[in-house]
Amino acid sequence: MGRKKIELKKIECPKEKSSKYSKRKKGLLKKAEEMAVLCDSDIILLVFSPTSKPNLFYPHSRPLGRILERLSNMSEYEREERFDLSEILHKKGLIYTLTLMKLFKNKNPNENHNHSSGRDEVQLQEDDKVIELGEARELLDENTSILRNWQDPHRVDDLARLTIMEDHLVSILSLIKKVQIEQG
Amino acid sequence: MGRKKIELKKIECPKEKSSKYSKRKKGLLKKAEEMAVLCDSDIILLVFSPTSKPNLFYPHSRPLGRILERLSNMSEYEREERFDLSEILHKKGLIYTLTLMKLFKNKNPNENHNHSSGRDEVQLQEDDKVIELGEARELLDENTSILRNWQDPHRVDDLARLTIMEDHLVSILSLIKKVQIEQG
DNA sequence: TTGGCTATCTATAAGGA
DNA sequence: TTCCTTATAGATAGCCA
Repeated sequence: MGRKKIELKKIECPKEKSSKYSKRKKGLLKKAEEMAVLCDSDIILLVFSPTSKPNLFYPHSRPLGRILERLSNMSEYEREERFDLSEILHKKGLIYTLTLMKLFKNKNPNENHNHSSGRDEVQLQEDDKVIELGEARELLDENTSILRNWQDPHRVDDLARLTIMEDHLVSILSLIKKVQIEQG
Repeated sequence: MGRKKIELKKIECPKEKSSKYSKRKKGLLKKAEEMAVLCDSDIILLVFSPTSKPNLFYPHSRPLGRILERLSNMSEYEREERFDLSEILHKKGLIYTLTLMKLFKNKNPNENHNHSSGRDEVQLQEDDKVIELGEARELLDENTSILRNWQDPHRVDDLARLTIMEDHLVSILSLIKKVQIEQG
């Protein structure tokens, strides 16, 4: 695909590398867009380079809420909830959190939704594994704060905005860290 | 790039569509891999199709923890925390949460880390905006649960695993929903 | 970092297994 | 869904701006 075939290994010359990065990033995005349109496929593409700004693309600009709807075969109850959430996503714009995991055991998202005396739980436990309410609120305040300011992010390509992404992650991780992982 | 030029619009014939999806997905991943290697670039690619299994790729297999390290120019304090977190990521495997946002106002992740009387805060407020502790714990329990079971997700390509991704998101969103967004 | 400009390499459309 | 083949459209290497 060029005057010469090139070897598949890291380009050391910085000038050359950033030039190729620029071109290939463009090409990759184009491919992703084509595929999204042709195959009616949802694609999320996140590209970082050591030297340039990070790029995030949602080629087909399908609302991410709809992506969620496709993700699993779900019960009627869940489906209703999903649509409800989609509505909210659509109306208010939203924070989109992609959580990826490899193993998952015995998890049922609808099981623990009944709790009226959460405060007692915390006051009863005093070891490191108990979340302090302040920490919990901090996380949730952050989520809601983001939620309020989020609007249909079709394309984000400046560092400042992606920094937030990290901040949020770090915040959650800090929280988790404090909660202490049992298998430590 | 074929015997004939094709029009850029959704392919209606399902058979043809899935065939092209398969080919293009492969091609897109190859491109991403090449770029990751050549340009020393970090890439995250998430592809869904209506008819086939969703795919997640980390072409260059660079630990996502390192991606985070690159994401922003950060203070010394933050940098220390980051490395600390990276260590954890590396040691325990981890949940990776990408939170993407467009607008962000007056947020400083280090500002609200001091709180010793969070419980009071909650007990003082009784309106819809107050998070119930049970809900907060539910979210965090989930996070830690995922955390425990997560191991170096180089490639995830089956639906079951990605379903969790959705579950987690839905769980967070449910929580947020209950918290009530001020601009409702 | 992006945008030409070719020559050349590569992905892929079509069609069938 | 993936794999094969061949002809062709499309991406990009190298070089210059």
